[in-house]
Amino acid sequence: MSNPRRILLADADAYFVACARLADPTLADVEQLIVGGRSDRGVVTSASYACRPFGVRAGMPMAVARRLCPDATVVSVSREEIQRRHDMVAAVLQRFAPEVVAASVDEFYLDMSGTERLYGGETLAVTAARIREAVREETEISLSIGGGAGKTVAKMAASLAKPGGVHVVAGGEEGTFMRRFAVAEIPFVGPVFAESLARRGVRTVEQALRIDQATLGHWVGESRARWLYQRLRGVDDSPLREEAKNRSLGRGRTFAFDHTEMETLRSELLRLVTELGPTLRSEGVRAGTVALTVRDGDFTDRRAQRALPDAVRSDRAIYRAALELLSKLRTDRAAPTRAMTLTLSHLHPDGAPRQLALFGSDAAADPEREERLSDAVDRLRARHGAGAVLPARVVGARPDEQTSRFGPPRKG
DNA sequence: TCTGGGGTCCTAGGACCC
DNA sequence: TCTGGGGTCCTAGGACCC
Repeated sequence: MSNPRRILLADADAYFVACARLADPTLADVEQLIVGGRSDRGVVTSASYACRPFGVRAGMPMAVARRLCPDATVVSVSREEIQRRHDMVAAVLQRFAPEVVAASVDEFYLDMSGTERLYGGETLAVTAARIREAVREETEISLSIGGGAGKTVAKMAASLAKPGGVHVVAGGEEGTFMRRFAVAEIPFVGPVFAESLARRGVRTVEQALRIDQATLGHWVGESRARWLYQRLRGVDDSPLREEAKNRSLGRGRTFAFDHTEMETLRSELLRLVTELGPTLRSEGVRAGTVALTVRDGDFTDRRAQRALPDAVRSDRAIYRAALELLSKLRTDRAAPTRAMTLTLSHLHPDGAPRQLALFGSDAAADPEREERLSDAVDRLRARHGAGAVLPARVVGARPDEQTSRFGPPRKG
């Protein structure tokens, strides 16, 4: 048998709150700090530890958080700041581990297998503590680090280490370690899965260990049973880096009010296109499929998608396809719209040969000309700021934003 | 309490092909 | 005329993650 793997999960403590304080030093002494969206209809992205005794948690509706913790200061953080700090942390981690994989914006898996000699035989916990200290010194971000033979155990160990600690599960102890948890605490066991087990009286790992795999298979299906059976015993051979099969890019927005006017929805859709199109092009890909999801006022999510005969990359081509989807969704059900998300998938490298449609779906459209136009707009924005060029309909729909949109171009 | 925004993966039915 | 099984693609919906 080969040596067990040595996996660490480094998880940033209240990451968005930390970024908010670093971006705005006046927040450094504000103990009760909540990061969330600007909208009153948003949720908590991250809450400082001082807010947590009040019951404030990530994902909680902002209205509830304000009621629980009325003295808290609520701020938002730019995506750029979040990404910048993420890159800084990653750079430090890469000095310590041969393989570092970002699992999300505030979590990194490190494969420390085979580094025993490199670290002079010190324990994994000691190495983890040194990594924690180096990241704190160089980036001012506090990590909690969990360790073990697989990703699941490492992640659950990190939850015990929080905030700002290290917890490493010794090789061979994984099974014992798991026995202290509820099944719902295992990553990827969500509320629905947990409830289907709870209905059979199984809530804790201890209880689940008494169920044989065939019975679990009857309850939740064979593949999930096999998966759970292993996780319950601390067994997890999954590789650090899982190949994403169908990558996608999306942009969405929850509106301040539910919208019923098609004209308003069209201009909101155009806004999403003008945000998403540049991202698509900067990634150097085309999209083969366009999907639109609307959330109705009653919280019903409905989705329409279309595979395109030619993969697209211009704003106009994306907008044309998305508008058809919007019309379809509105025809199916004319309910007020609370939120809208535009998603592009089946992404191909831009250089890949395009399928040439024998019969163009729109005789008036000239794809190449439209792509050159989008490229030109991207260049203008890069030079003069994101607000420099906006479609007329978007500007017209938001008179309150016109002054800032049309302010003097930044020197650059 | 009243529910964000960014994603990935899975399932299931229907169309279509061999 | 009535019948098969497998494979792939598309679409829609949903679970789950941070």
